[in-house]
Amino acid sequence: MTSPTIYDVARSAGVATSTVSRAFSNPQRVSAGTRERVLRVAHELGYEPNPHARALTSRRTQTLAMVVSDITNPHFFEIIRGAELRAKSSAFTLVLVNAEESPRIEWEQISRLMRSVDGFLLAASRLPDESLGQLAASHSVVLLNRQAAGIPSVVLDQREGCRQLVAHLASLGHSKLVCLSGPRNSWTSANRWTAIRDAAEELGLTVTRMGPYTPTVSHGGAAADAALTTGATAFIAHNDLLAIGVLRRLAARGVRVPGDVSVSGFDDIFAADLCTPSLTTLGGVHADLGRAAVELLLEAAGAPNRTGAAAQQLVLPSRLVLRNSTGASTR
Amino acid sequence: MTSPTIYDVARSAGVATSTVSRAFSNPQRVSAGTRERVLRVAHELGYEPNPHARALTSRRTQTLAMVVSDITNPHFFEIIRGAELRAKSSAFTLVLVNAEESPRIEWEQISRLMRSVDGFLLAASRLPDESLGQLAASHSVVLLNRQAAGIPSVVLDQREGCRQLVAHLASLGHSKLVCLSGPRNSWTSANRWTAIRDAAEELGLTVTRMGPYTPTVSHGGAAADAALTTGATAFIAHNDLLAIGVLRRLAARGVRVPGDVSVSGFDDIFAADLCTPSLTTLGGVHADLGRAAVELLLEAAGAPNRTGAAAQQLVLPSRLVLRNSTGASTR
DNA sequence: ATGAAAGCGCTAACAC
DNA sequence: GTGTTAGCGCTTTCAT
Repeated sequence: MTSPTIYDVARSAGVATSTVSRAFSNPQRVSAGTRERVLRVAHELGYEPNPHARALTSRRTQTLAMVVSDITNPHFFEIIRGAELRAKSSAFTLVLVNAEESPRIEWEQISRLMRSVDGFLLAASRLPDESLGQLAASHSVVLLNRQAAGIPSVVLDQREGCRQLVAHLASLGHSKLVCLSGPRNSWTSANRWTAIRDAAEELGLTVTRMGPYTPTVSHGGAAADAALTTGATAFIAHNDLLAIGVLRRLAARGVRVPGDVSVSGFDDIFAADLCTPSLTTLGGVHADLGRAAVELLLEAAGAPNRTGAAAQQLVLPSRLVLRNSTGASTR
Repeated sequence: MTSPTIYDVARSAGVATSTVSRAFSNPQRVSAGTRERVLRVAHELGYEPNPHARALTSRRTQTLAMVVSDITNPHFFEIIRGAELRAKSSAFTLVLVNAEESPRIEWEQISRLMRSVDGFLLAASRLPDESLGQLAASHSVVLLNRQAAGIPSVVLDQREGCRQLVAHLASLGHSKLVCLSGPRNSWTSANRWTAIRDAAEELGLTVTRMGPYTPTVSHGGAAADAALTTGATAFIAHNDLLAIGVLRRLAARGVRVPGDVSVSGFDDIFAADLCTPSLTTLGGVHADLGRAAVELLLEAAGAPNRTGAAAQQLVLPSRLVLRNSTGASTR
């Protein structure tokens, strides 16, 4: 009841095992006739190559690992979907692991998988640059929504997107903004902050930064309370989840949105369109992010020792989605 | 630059390779002293076991595959999260694959992974019972939100949940219901329908079934239109996504919810609490579903030839969440 | 173009 | 408790 091996196929087809092997992994090195016969026999016998035996010698596993900072965040699901689809279309399997917002767990997960995958897709990694560099030195790595020198990456443009967002708020008459930041070691959070600060400066607005806040709905309450003390009229939350939490607290406290204050988020998750008021947010096509990242990773994994080629740093366009949580300033 | 193997460790520690192997995979069969020394040396050398070599001989991969019918559906997020967490806590890796609502793709994905995983978690499988039986005959399988004879499964209780839902609607004065069903080969959909029909009969209500509908927001429009033609005052949608689509169409057509008709969904996804009106829905603790399923799978994978033991069919409690989309009937 | 044979790194009898 | 050894199923030189 054990499954057939190349030996069985080789015997039945009257060829050597190496020929069977070639027929599967290097078809062009086998004459059309034998190849066809081998494949036919293999099919009849129900032969399927054993991926582990294959990996053991070839050191290629046809598997990619995707590490996400927090699997609970709906924003990742589109990315995961895009990545999974792209991986599948190249007959690659995607392993999904959760870092639970902890750099330690992230590193453990990575270590555990080092030998079993052809490359890593690190989404919103919380690892320090040095760790990333270290990993990238020995493995194929692509960063997602994070950049680091010498490592290929795909990010959604924040600079221009944040500029548009701030300009939007400015045009509504807001002159005092507050930025409710995300996790301390989030590259995206830092990146957004500098983009917002620069844009505000350029447009002559003031903006203060508060946080870090864990970007979940439940932490929005504290963020809202803190933001209210600043006297700002526009709150820029680190992401939609936090923004929705802010919205809730404001509603509970009788602060009207966008009557009294405006609120915006990032990511454009599904729920942003459903909450009340619906949320103005800076999003993008996340499935494309996942797809592009896998594409880069496949490239990198294909030519492991590309010491020369500069690491590609892809920047995909973001998209400002205006909804009902932002409006004219009343002050 | 090639990584160290048990041979290197064995040589450095002055023991046989088998001792090193045991120290890692069967610690209690090695004396405390040697074990400690071996592990220390291994650590110094930076040795990490090669999972493929391990899998090749032991036939165990420490990997589980989770196949979801549609990765886009937010309802799976929590399940995936629970499953991933539980798998990790037993040092198992979770491979996530998407069946894209297609039985053919589902089977392809499964076939591709047969050799590389210790078991399958099939979430809302669209495969016919025979295929499931065939797979279960040779591999460890646990079904999630689906039942089939002889295969362990975890489902959210629908029978009692649907009864409560229908009773809720009856108590609001609704006597004519319509059920907007999900995909044709969805076990859950069929199961809900019989539960709803039986409950309606028991309570003296009439209920008609429409569909199948693809359970996404965008298909809610057609479902709403069809439901309106029936004259029913309460619409039971196959899931929250479809229900939200129904809500949108009704709002667009000026039908008031719950003033004119009541609407309910299933799953209690995050968005159900955010839409307007917020959605009455039958949910449950989905993370528990994922957790329990992995637990069952780990058990099954541990004792592969448990021909005797009856397949466990776990039924976890569902939870009726009353929100603002259901109200008194005006007819 | 095809075959023979030596591993890849580990586990699992089986000895001692 | 520990060592010896024969594979697991495949890829990959090296011959032919």
